[in-house]
Amino acid sequence: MTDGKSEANRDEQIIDIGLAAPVDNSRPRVGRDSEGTKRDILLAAMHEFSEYGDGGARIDRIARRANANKSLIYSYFGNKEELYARVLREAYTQIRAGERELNLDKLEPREAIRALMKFTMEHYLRAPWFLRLLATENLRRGQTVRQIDKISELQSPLITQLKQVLDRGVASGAFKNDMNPVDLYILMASLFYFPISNSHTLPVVFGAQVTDPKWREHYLKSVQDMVVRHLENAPGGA
Amino acid sequence: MTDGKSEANRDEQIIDIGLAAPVDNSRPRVGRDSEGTKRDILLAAMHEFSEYGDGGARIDRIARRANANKSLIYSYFGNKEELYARVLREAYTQIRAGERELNLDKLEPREAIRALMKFTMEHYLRAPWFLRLLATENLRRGQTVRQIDKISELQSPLITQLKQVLDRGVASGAFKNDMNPVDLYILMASLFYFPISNSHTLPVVFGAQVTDPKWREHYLKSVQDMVVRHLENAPGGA
Amino acid sequence: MTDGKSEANRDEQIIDIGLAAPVDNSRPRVGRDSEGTKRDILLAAMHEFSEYGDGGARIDRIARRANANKSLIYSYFGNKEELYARVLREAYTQIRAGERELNLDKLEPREAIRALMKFTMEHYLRAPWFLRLLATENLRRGQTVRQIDKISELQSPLITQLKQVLDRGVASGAFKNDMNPVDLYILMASLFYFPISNSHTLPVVFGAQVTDPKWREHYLKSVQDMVVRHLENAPGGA
Amino acid sequence: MTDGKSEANRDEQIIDIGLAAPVDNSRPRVGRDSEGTKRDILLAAMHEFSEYGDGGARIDRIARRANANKSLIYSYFGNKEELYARVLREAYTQIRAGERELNLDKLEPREAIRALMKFTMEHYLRAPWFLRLLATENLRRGQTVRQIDKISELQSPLITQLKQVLDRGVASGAFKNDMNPVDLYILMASLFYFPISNSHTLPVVFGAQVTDPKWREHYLKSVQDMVVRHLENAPGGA
DNA sequence: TATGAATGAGTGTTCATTCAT
DNA sequence: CATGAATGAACACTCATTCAT
Repeated sequence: MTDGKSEANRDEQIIDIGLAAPVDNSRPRVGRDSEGTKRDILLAAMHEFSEYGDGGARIDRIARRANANKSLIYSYFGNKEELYARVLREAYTQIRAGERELNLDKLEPREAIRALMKFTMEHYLRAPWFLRLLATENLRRGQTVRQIDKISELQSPLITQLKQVLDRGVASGAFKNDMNPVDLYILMASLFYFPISNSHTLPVVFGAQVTDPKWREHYLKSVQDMVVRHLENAPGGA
Repeated sequence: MTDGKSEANRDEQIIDIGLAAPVDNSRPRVGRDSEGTKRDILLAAMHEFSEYGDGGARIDRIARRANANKSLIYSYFGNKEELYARVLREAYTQIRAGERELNLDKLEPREAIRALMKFTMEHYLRAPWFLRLLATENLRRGQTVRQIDKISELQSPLITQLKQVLDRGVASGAFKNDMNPVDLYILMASLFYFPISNSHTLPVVFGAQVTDPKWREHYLKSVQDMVVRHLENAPGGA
Repeated sequence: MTDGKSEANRDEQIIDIGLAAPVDNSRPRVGRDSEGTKRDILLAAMHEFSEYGDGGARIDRIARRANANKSLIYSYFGNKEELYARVLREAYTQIRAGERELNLDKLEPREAIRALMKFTMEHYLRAPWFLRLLATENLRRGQTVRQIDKISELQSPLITQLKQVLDRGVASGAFKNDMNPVDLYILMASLFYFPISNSHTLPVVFGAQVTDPKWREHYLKSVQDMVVRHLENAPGGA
Repeated sequence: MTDGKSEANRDEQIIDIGLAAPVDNSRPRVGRDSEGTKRDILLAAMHEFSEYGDGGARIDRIARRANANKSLIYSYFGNKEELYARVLREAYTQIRAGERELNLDKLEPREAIRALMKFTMEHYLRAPWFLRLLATENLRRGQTVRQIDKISELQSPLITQLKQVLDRGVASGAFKNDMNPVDLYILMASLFYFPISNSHTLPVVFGAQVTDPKWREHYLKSVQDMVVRHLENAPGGA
């Protein structure tokens, strides 16, 4: 449990962070490419912090994975804390960028909600590292996210789209429940965050099949129905 | 970000773990009371692991808080890893014990569901340390929970009660959705786990008011309605 | 000039710090003797800081010389800075203790002054490490000495004795110059501090024989005369 | 106490080293001016070594202050050690140059001595950086000064002038003490070196007012009298 | 001539763990 | 049963120095 020991032994499964140019250790970067090096370090750091949390992350490992010299990390990013902050900001930026590509304008409101939920679930499955980073930062009590400049400005595009969908739904009479989009976002996120981020304990403790694609499909359908119906009904409603 | 520094500076807010006999530092335990000492250490360890996660937890602090000698921890619990395992098992045990006290037999099924949901939310609010422990263990990829003996045997009493409620509901015709109780548990847990365990990032990133009691009350009511209605309707239903 | 390199190569000449129990590496301290270990560390640290100054001092070397584990230094003294502070305080304490043993009561004032000056010179020759520590602390701009608790309380006993001698001299009519004892102390210290603490540069730059005992004897006699005469004459005097 | 930290935080008070062409950071040197760059580096290095001593000096800071590239320092000066040697030689050169401007031929010997002493004190006050460099080099046990080529050739002009003054004094019968000029130089230097170079510890430890201009004036007068009288009297003399 | 990227050997410090009493 | 001393392997971070352009 000493950080350096047991944690170093964890099999370092490769997580595809899904960036354009993931670190490629096979052929070493051609020396003097400061931007490239910086990028590699950041990628490696995202990996490391996602894998091990803030306390467990090792600068050494980041350097090795980034194929860079440890000191370079310091000259580029200052220190571990600041590197972590960069990682966190980058994570939010990327996640939001992914959400931006949704095109829900053309869909009927009910269908749009269903699509959004599907997207959210798949999103979480594709980016477990983001969930891990979130968990880490909340264990840190939000110490860092609070200091990130203009973090709220990159507010989820999901929310913007959500608002449009809700507005259309209300206008068309499809939705009677005039939820605010942030609350709807929380609702949707909740439904997938728990089973996915607890996918290591739930099966053991409850025998829940949360990692089984079949279960997921069923679960998705079920909560889609639930949420859509929730929107169709007036709150507290008769 | 060195564990010892920044983490040591976190104000150590007192978390009432809600155990029978909290550590009493005022007068030092009188020598030979091995069971008492052991208990104190365990309590202190629950505190520590909840506060700082596995990597951030410090044996020194546990010893100090338990008013015990560091070496005792080793003679009683083996090493940090095993102590963490004991903490995790104890945490589950206690949480389940808490859930056992619910008495829903007399309530009408719909009301019972509402009560269960209220209980779940309050439970999480009362035991943030448990959520933190869960997050920690999932960051560890369930490494430890898997090794805990008979962990699934102390399955959530919530589930048992859930099953009874669901059965009664279906029998009475109130519920048409024949959900399995584990899935219902996951649904309910999900709805509260996310906003509570992310209560440090959500306000910063989305300006969400998840920590505001008013918001919580409103949120609870809303999702209670949603879930009850979900149970009243046949799945996929017309 | 990298601290660790060239400085490590300096021949580590043994400086007798003149304490009761100097570090004895020949037979290792018998384990569990915390006071002994602490003392050894302090001695080794005095050595190290005198030799290399604050920046050049190495905790590693201190540990090795003290026959102790590096971590112990931290558990006993906190950190390098605090260890340095302890060294500085200890140095002053010891120097003052040495000065306390002078017995000048019985000497005729003029003779007492001569004796004091001889003592001062020999003192500096015997404790070059103290001069080095002084130089170090002044290079640090007194950063640490200022923070040492009650440092001025262990004011030089020399000054007390100086005052008595001066008073007797004035009373007997031997001295007409009513100097204040601190100024006299500074005068005496000055006359020996410079040639001794610059004994490495003066010979090279001026060919001065400051390290030659003969020269010292001559110099001592000369400045003794000078100072005594200075005291015999009224200031600014005719 | 890590060099980089605490030492970096010292407020970097500007010391006027009194050179002809101080570093001008305002407009960057235009490329090809090797002599200018070299000079700037040397100046910055004098500054740095005086401020922080040999161990505390940082090549990075020197480069920044000189508005030069770090690698240039190496191509011009070899390494830190050699740069330090150049700094030391330069320091001696400049100090001696300063001393050369004294014109004492016209003064009566007694007055000349008084003037020399005043000059010496003021010299030290004006060039504390030189005292710091001296202290540094002596802490290094003269390692470097010994290797500087022809260092003794630029012997203090003070000594030359001292010799003339002494000769005139003896010739005129004003002085009976036939001191050799180096010893007299040491005597004079001593009287000011100690109170000035220990100006950070003396006030704290003895409450001495060595930094008070009033005290200095008084001290100067007192030791001027003392030294002049010393020269007027035959040594050991009756 | 000049630059900025890159390196590697330290250096202070922490912490889980074991030893001796 | 209990204690406090002692250990050693990391770890974050620094800095003189070299390399490639």
